Amino acid sequence: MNYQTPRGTYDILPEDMDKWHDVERVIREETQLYRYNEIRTPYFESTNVFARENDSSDMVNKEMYTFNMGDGSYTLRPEGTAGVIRAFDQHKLYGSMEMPGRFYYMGAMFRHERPQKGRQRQFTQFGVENIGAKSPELDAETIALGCDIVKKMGISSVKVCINTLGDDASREAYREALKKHFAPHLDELCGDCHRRYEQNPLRILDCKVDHDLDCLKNAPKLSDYLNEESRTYFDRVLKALDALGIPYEIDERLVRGLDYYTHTVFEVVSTRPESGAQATIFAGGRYDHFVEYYGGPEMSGIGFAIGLERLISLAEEEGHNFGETAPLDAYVIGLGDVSDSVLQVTQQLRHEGLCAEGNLVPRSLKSQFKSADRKKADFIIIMGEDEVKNGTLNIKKSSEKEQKTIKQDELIETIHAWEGK
RNA sequence: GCGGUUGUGGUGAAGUUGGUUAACACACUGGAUUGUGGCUCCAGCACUCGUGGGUUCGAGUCCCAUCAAUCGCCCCA
Repeated sequence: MNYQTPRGTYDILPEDMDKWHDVERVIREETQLYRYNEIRTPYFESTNVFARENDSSDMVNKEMYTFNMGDGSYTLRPEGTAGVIRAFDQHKLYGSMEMPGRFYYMGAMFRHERPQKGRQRQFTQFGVENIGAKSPELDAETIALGCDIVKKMGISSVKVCINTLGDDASREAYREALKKHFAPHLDELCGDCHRRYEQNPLRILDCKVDHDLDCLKNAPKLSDYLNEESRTYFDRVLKALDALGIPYEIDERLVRGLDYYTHTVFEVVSTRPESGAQATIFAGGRYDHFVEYYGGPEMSGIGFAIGLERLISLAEEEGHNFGETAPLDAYVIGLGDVSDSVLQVTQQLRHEGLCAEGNLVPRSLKSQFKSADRKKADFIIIMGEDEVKNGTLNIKKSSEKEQKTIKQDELIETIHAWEGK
């Protein structure tokens, strides 16, 4: 019999926990600076929260963990935005808080994909949503937050790619132009693109299969179909990024995988070759109709999500120094039948705010010293049956040879005096 | 969903055209030193080679299946 984690899932073992605590710390600090509020939504929702009509994305159509429990169909969340907007509408937060509502979330997401580097079936995302305000400067600020977090993790080899999808009128005009353009070339396109042609012709543009086709190269450009309002909006986003000193690249083919985006879309990618096929660090965009979709008022929002596994792995590649668990202040060695006294002394240290561990099982002196070394204990305290009888103990600093025999109640002051020396 | 590569102890790994007792190193445990660590020396540590079948007198080595990891495609964070 063989037990193991399901495919695409993994255990985060204690030895890797410093990295997670570090990235979580950075995220909480940064979101505090920007004054975002954490929101926690369920790990599963009614399937219809995610399975939106007319959505062409693979994530929604073939990668969801969906199950039936008699009273309905439920789905493990594949992304964070839908749940946040659903909660925003369900609790009518638009009526009780100042707009934009600024939310962040952090937790597991689930997608049934073939795992590879930077892609698991259960993975962790941090994301933010600004709901109920439409401002190009807010778009820029949102991107800036993501960039700040990436930078704080010591990741510098990044590129901000940005594009606009325009408003409904612009996109509709472009959509028609694209359909007209591709109609005579349909038989040159792949099967997926035939589906895209019907559901979301914009996505034909970032199809990787047919990238050499002439009909793709000379396809009409969205930028030619933007109306005045959409163009002005995008220009202001770019101007705000310039003002913040955030370099970017306009990528006209960037259309994003979720169908709900309007206006600004962006993707921040790693430029390191080792990051492989999963180079996207964070990505997101503006959505004009999501809030009303779930029953709320007409409100626009913008957000992004970061894959934390990718963030950590890139931080490692760039040599980021993750904080480490502090070494032990003291290790208490016991010889003979003195475990109760060892425990008492260890507790005494802890209650004084010192990080301490004591040996509570019968082991040789040598192995106990080895434990103290391994745990990088600053002080080593040795007590045997004689010391317990006399109310004394032996203490030495790991780095020094000198050992002192002191009264048990002098322990704390001895340590402080020795450290101050 | 498709294609490539890989799978030997706690870890890194040797393992010749299939041939008897699965190298070596690190780590770990014990001892030399029965109450003083970091060095050294000695000893111990894989009834078995991801799992299940098959071929063979004989399989870690060959074949099939399966699981997993990894890389690429698709997709995405």
